Amino acid sequence: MIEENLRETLLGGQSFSWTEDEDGSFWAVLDERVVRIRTLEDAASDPFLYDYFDLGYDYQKAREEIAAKDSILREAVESSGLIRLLHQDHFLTTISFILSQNNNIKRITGLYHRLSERYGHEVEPGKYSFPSPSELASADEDSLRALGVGFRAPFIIDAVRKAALLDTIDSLSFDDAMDALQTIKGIGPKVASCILIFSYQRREGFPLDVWMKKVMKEYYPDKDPSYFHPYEALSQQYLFSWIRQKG
DNA sequence: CACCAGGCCGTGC
DNA sequence: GCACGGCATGGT
Repeated sequence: MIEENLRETLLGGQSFSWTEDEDGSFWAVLDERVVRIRTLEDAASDPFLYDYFDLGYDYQKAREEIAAKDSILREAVESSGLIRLLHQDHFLTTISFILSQNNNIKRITGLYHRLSERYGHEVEPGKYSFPSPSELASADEDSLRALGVGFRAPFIIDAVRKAALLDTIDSLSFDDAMDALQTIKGIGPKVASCILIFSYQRREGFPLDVWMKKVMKEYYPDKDPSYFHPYEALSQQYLFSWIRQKG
């Protein structure tokens, strides 16, 4: 059994909800409460967290099959512990990845928390939920820009306006879901695939950001995402983690 | 001062 | 269909 890499799962770019404390534990405001996690044993008996951490999926087996595919994937997999794909809230994930375009993980996390403090509500002293669509509907473009979201302000407003669309995605095929998400301004193929993986458990997504484009050009020049089937999303996450730590 | 960050939009061809 | 410049902000 490979050890869980909770830090990579929670802080490695698929969620911006989590903060690591000095003692190595993690906290986030999810499901109208402050969730504190040290190991996944803390999550197994909680129905919301069982689903959030996708505990019903065999990540050990998936990891072994990914590693067996080729030497690059083996190196990527072995450079990290076990990585999971989270099952996050649709709206929160959509706004998070709209924030992510042409941005870096540290600043995305800061914007996420500023949106929570400004438009969410306090669930414990000093701990704020991410705003619901109706809460964020009170934001206008100028106040969003004042928070620091920059040119993404009108994209956030469009996503709030079309938030009901997010409840229809589960019934669509992958390609139709990609198209539907891209009717929201500021969502292109990369952001759409991140939303489908990290909020809708669509494991065939393969986001190509600047890091993954480098991986594909350098190590898989004649391949496309279907090469990684049926582990496109998880393979991508291991390769993303690997190339970033390699620098 | 540059250049970059989990990209996308609008325009032009 | 593809190429290109512009875009807010903060870090290196």
